[in-house]
Amino acid sequence: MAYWLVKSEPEECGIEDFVKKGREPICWDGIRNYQARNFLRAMSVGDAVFLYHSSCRVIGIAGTLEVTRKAYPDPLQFDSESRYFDPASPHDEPRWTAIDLRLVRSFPRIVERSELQLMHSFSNSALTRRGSRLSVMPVTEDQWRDVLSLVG
DNA sequence: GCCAACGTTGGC
DNA sequence: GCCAACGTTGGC
Repeated sequence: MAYWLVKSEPEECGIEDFVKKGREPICWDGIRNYQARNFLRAMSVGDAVFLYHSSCRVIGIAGTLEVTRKAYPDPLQFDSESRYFDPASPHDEPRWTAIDLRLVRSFPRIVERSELQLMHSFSNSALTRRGSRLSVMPVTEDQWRDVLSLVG
């Protein structure tokens, strides 16, 4: 089992959306960056995922999710009505990937970015590095444990 | 709202 | 294939 982190704006799809769904999965689509896509493709069913809230008032990790379906073609790339439509994506070899995620745990509080920045395990991380825009990334066991230790 | 950091695009 | 221009992400 591997550990990952995905970023999202909470108004777009945040921890509350997962809470509302209960144990039902949500399709994680709209990723349009090759490095992030490649990480999606490396995920396996059962992998554990931090949900990180970005571009909002309280920035940080809001809870944990679980991969319930491995990489499949992102349907939005073929939807001409979608902002994620990609007319250049070949139907026989779709460029963009989605996965399904469901809620495991909503933390009692957000583990804030300022706290992550103080952790040794997050120094040099693509998450805390200034200017980094990667929205899907692997998480080390140390990072996983350090975050969980703050929320019990 | 500002702007740094990147990724992508397109002219050459 | 280079690189300037441009657009977007996302913290501050």
